[in-house]
Amino acid sequence: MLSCLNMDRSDHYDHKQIEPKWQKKWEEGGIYRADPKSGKPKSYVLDMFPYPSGEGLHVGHPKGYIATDVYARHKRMTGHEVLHPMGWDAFGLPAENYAIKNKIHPRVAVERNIARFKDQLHHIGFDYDWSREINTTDPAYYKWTQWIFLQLYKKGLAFPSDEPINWCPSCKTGLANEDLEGGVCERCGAQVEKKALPQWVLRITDYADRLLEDLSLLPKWPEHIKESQRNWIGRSEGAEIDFEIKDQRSKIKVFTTRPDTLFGATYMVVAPEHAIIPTIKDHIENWSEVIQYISEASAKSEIERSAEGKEKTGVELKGVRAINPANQEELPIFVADYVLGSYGTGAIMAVPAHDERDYAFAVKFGLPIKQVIRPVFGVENKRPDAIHRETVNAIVRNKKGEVLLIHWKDLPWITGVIGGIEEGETPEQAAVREVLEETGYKARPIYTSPITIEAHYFSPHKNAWSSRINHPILLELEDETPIEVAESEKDLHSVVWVSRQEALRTVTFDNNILALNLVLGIAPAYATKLGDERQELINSGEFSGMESDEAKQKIAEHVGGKMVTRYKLRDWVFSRQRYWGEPIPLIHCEKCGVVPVPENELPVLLPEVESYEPSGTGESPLATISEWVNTTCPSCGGPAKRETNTMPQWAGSSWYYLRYMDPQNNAALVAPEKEKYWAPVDLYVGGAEHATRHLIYARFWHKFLYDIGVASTKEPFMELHSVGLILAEDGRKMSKRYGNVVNPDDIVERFGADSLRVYEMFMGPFDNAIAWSTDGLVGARRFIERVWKFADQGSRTSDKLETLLHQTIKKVGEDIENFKHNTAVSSLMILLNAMEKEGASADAYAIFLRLLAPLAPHITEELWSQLGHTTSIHLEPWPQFDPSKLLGESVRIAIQINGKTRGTVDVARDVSEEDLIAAARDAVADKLASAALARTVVVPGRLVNFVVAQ
RNA sequence: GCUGGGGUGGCGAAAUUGGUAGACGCACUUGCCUUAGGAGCAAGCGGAGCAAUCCAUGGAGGUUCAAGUCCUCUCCCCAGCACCA
Repeated sequence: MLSCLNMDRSDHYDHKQIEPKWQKKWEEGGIYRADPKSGKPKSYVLDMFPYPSGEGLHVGHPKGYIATDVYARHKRMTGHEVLHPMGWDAFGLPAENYAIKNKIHPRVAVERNIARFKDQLHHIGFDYDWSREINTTDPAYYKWTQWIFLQLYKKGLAFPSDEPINWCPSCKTGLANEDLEGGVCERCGAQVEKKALPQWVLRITDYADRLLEDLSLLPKWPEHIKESQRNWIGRSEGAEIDFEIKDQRSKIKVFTTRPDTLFGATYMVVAPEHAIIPTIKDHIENWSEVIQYISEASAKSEIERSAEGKEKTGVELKGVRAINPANQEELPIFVADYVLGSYGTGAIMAVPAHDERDYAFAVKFGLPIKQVIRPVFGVENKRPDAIHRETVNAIVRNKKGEVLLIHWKDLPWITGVIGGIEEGETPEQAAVREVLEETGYKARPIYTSPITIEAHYFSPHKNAWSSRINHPILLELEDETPIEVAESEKDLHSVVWVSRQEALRTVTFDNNILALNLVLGIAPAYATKLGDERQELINSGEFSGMESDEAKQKIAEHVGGKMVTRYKLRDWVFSRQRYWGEPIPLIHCEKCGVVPVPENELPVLLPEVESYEPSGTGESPLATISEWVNTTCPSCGGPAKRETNTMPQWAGSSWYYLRYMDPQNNAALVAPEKEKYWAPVDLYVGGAEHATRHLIYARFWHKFLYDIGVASTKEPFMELHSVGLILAEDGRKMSKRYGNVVNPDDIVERFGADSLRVYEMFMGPFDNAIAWSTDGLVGARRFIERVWKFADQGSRTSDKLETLLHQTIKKVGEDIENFKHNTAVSSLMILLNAMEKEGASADAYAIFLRLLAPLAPHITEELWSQLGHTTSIHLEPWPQFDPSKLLGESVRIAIQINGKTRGTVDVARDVSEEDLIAAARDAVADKLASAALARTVVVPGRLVNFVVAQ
């Protein structure tokens, strides 16, 4: 394979000899050591540190590392003191499961894996400051992880809980919400169960608002990551309102974002796990039915629930009734699993007229639907002299799903069939009659919207102001052929059948569009605002007539409710019943209760243990080591036991970026002056899968550390990029399972590190997922080879090349800053192509090498030394471009006729407009000859457009 | 369903933010050099056409001298969330 590339000939770039040589020299010279005392502006460039898994790296892993390496090298060349460290996130389930599977101690496995990873990284030529290497499993490191936990504990942010938590029966440990993916364990895919276990939980919800609001401090984060976090935090504002249970002292508290619809509540629902149910057991007449429903619901997995779609189920609690606090009406109470125990208060007031889910449930169980919000259109046209009428908006649908519309002859209106309801008529009867009269079609009513619409407008055909309450009704065509309609009706309008989409597009008035939506939409319940209509309360006692937004707080207050903010974010379940994690530094004393381990006794070392496999009983393997568990109470000196749970994987990674600033400090997590110099992380790069896990946890811990004065910035990571996957050549994910993994060691061996680096940066936009291509890699190797062979450096650099050179300096610098490495590489290729064609001066060549240096550090270092330099190219200043040389002497102008390019002309950049037009006209004279010139558009430096009459 | 991001050659993609669409690279074609070549060199390479020219940035309209870029509608793909009251 590529035998010629591997041949030991001096006219080829011999990466096997050159690359290790420089890697060694860089390390020996310590040229990438970060020095906070240099006096330079700092740049902290960080990669998400890896779990040193047993699989080793595949070519996808280094992509992000290469990008930060290029960025860091460029920063160094532009005069920054760069901190670019690397370390190991070595605690946690993946490392432990690997160790169990391969029957070796996790510590041994981790050490071995780290050595392997480090070796692999080393060969790619990264500029890490290895003197700052950290390892989360190092006692000197996890001492501080434990220290942070103690501070959280002391501030009341770590608390014990017995609440049922997510339990993975395969990993045999409790999990946080963030560790789930669609109801299954994110690690192993096993179905997660609920299990009541004593847990340590971190009060991350106390920080929910700040985590949400401070996203606005992060303009350089990708929008989708911020959006994921907003979704995850899931803030919603509403009211908590108590509903009394009739003839009993107990109450049900509900959470609602729509307290304005309280008068429309026609029943209540509690979640199957709601605590009220057992307490009112004696009053429930159908207890056996209820208990059966509850047990069925709890047996259902989340997946089963979602597989059932939105089909609502539930059982009424017969014999008990709630009182609507707004109007004292009695309401039935249901237990139904469409209400979640884990959100809000686990109970709702159901307002079927204005909530889709409640609507679906009410329809299924035949519960009343009561409108309390009415959309009012044309409020400004409300007049005392208006003719008030109740009307129908009849929407007729045929078998094809088309809708019958009316085109008015004397008015620019397109509407459904509209007409008044006569004395003694139901809306449905009126709809049938109006359809027949106006269109001759016979249709039967199939759906009447529970929502009526109010509209105020001037009717030109009646020359009067109208005020109408409109009932939207859907009818189904009974007979395809219409009967003859009266002449008077024919004069007024014509009818047409159109698709539903066409109807929504062409209907003239917003109130009619809303009517269409109400009867044809997937959501019959009226929920959202369509345009500028007023949402007005009706059927709501003294609040009737008030606008919805205003009524929210008023009604909540009126019934003694309070406005609250709720989050989807749950507190962080922090205990793991596994061996390979940081011991939680707490002691349980019978006399004193929970006592924190004194800070001067940290770290609490993870003991050696014979069996580190999980017990599965809900107890950590540490519980079996009595000599470790049994200790004395630091407070009273009496016998006590250590906490045996360990911390989750995310603990060590929630603050590691701070430790790199001061990795050996044994007296403090980080020395304040060092933290002040380096913080915050300027650039952070890693996988998008961490959007709602690591990146939320780390922001939470950071904010806490900010509050206790350890961190000086509100946010830890100022700029974030997520790296796109490299797929296998077959387009699938790289996986041992498919046997399609490409190992970077092989690539470095065969093609060299610089080829790998240039290729991965050139593949495409950084965050795109792109398939690996060995052909593409060969292309990068060809480029490196051409750099090696480029010889013609003695020539004079032409003006044209000089312009290109300065453009390239500008472009490459900007592209690296903006993480557009693909176009940086491409512009370097363009420059090399031009230099090969025209020859270049030694100065131009030296500039080219420096521009390429961050991307291809080895070959540029070698060529730099061959030019006679004795210092590293990576410590050279970045080339400066001369703005006056960015534009060439001559420019190519496009000549267009009616906007279509018909030719080009090269002219001096400072050519006068007349001369330019003249030159352009000459160039396309034949095509202009017969045409009448109407106008000439000149865009300086770009084009001349002759507009001709045709 | 909601939210966010996208649809440009055979492929990965560029496009100075409204101004020569497809830069750069891969693949492919032809020729040269070679015992050979996943090497090198030269040329070509969106589609149709001998050509002039016409058609092309998911689709349909619109604004403009000029639209991949702006507006309106619509279809499709990816990601996150998903009965969140």
